[in-house]
Amino acid sequence: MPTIRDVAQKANVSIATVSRYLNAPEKVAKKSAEDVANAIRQLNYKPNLLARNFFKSRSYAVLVLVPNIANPFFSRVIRGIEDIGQQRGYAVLLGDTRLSKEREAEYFQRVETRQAEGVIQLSPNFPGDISSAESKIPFVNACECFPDAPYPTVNIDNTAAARSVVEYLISLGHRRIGCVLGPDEESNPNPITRDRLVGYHQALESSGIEFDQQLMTSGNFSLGSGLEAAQYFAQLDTKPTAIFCMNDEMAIGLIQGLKAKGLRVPEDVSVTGFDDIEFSKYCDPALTTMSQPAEDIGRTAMNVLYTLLEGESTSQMRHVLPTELVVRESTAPPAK
Amino acid sequence: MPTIRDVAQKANVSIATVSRYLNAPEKVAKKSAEDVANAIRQLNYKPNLLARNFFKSRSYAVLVLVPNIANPFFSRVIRGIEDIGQQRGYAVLLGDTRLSKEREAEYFQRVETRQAEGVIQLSPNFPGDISSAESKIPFVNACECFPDAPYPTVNIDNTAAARSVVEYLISLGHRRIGCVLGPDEESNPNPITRDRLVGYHQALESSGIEFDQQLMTSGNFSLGSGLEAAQYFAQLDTKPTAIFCMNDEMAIGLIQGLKAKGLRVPEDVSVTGFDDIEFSKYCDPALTTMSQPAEDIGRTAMNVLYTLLEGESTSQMRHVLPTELVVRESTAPPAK
DNA sequence: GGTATGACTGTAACCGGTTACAGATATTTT
DNA sequence: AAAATATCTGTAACCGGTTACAGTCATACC
Repeated sequence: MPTIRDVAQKANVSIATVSRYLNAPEKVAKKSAEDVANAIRQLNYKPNLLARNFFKSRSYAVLVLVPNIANPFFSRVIRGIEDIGQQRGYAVLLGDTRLSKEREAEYFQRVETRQAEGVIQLSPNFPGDISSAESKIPFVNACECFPDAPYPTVNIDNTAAARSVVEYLISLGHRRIGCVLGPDEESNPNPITRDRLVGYHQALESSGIEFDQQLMTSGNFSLGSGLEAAQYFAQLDTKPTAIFCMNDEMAIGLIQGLKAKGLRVPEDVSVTGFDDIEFSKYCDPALTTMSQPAEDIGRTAMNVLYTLLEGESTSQMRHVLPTELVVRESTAPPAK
Repeated sequence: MPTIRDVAQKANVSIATVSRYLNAPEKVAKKSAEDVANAIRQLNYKPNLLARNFFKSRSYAVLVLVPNIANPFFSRVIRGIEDIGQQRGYAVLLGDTRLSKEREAEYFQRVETRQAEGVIQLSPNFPGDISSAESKIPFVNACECFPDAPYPTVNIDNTAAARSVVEYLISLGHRRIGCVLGPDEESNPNPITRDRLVGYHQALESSGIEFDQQLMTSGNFSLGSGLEAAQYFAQLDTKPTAIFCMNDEMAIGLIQGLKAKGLRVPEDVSVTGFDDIEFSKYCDPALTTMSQPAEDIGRTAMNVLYTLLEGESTSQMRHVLPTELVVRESTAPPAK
């Protein structure tokens, strides 16, 4: 592998000139530039970025922590991150945590050892020791964010969005509206489950509908947990006429489960999702859902991290992106 | 940020001893080890891997090139890659090429400049100049592989798998079997479309069924192109009684399209997919499909790349993983 | 007691870039 | 023509680790 010294020798200049040619060509004389260019071509020289990055003490890489890359919503967010990263010259290090704290911590090591300069976390928690680290490590939280997070966040207004979905169901005439929640344990609180639940409550309240705990059941955002939710609702004496699911996968699983139990969607029960993943348009019936700008969330997160890395402190702390209700076939007024 | 010299000073030893403590603790005396450990703890020292990797001229990172990370099949493959990478101490650099040669080439730069040590490519082509590079750069091709590739490949036997799907349809009694192909242009040949088409032909042939070009239509592996395929088949005078789709997304799109045209699946027409993505279990009717071990493909690819990087040359060139036909609700014998 | 051996340690070179600084040359100014 | 300035260049130090090599010291052995 040729080094900058080989190039310098071949071009009859010093290594400083070669380095300048690569980084600030306007500073080298025309003649030297030509000689260097020829030498580089002849030797097929590529600068060793391991060396450059070491000297500059920068890796030009960011770590993305995601609970599950196979989740279509997250993978779209990552697409957005990756797109801007590429534009800005930053590599994306993938960290699929599989919800394991240990894995998360292992990945986080990459930042502490300088292999990545910053982190975009798509889960709600801060890996490592937050008190010692929060000020030092460029960190952006996207998708699942607590409102009091001490670092920049990028997400949607989950409360308002959930509220508007439920208000839409109410406007169709529904009064008994079930809800399939996401996970939210004491030990592992989930901000999006909480915020969307608040929106659900607000919608009921503003229409004077009484809350009924019976109509609540929890899932874990997977297709399978939607299917299980269907079992729950099917055995209820007084069934809901509509069900608000906190993501699309659970809604799709729920629809399959309801149909298997002989319930028709939307004639017997309306179903709504959340996220607007691509498959929602292609399930049967096509899913009414709240669309999130997934790629934009990713792009914004990467842009925010970029300003953090470039040392600009003007960076805004809260970034809230717009959502849109997409009405399809899975919702209808309740049967008389 | 404390360096190894700070630690050495605080522990009253030389930097060599600190380095040895970190890399080969058995070589340092108990007393020194304790002193160093204390110093490291007090200073909260983390070795700068940028420096270590530079000296060793290794990045401990691999580049994964994927046409579209949002594709659920690919994202599962990446999960597998990532899992083994993590175990082996390699970071995964994500390269979402969006089928652009330019982006692919930009990413490939990361290898030439030493920011990644090897490449796992999930598309069929070799980025950059193959003739000059093929011998030098550790490269593994997974998923979409040409049989004569001059580098290790990891995939399934697409021909045999497709053949067995179509044979299954024939065994149900179908004789007019449509096919939704993947992309495959002269300028951009696609090995999996080709191989699966060969399997389709073989199945017909061994049952003495004549090939009918009318029953072929092309898609691009997306849900939307499945929907379009439905338009094509619906306007045919003599419709197929079964349709073999070269992936699940197209099959799911096709089913929606057929249902919209008033055709029942599987009563009027059976549909099969390929891949067994998670959603296939939850569409209506649940999809009969050929299951691929996506995560295993990823794991195997990463393991092969690992042996390449560790310099073991025993590495086998062709890795063919097993598939399994999963029969669900979307297939049935033809009407009367 | 002298020597051989083994366990441990420190010095300094090295990896391949970047860049501060000083020096050389050409150009402009007076 | 001399001085001032601008343009370009080269030398050498530096980044923070790793490691070859030589050296010190304690113990074992004859």
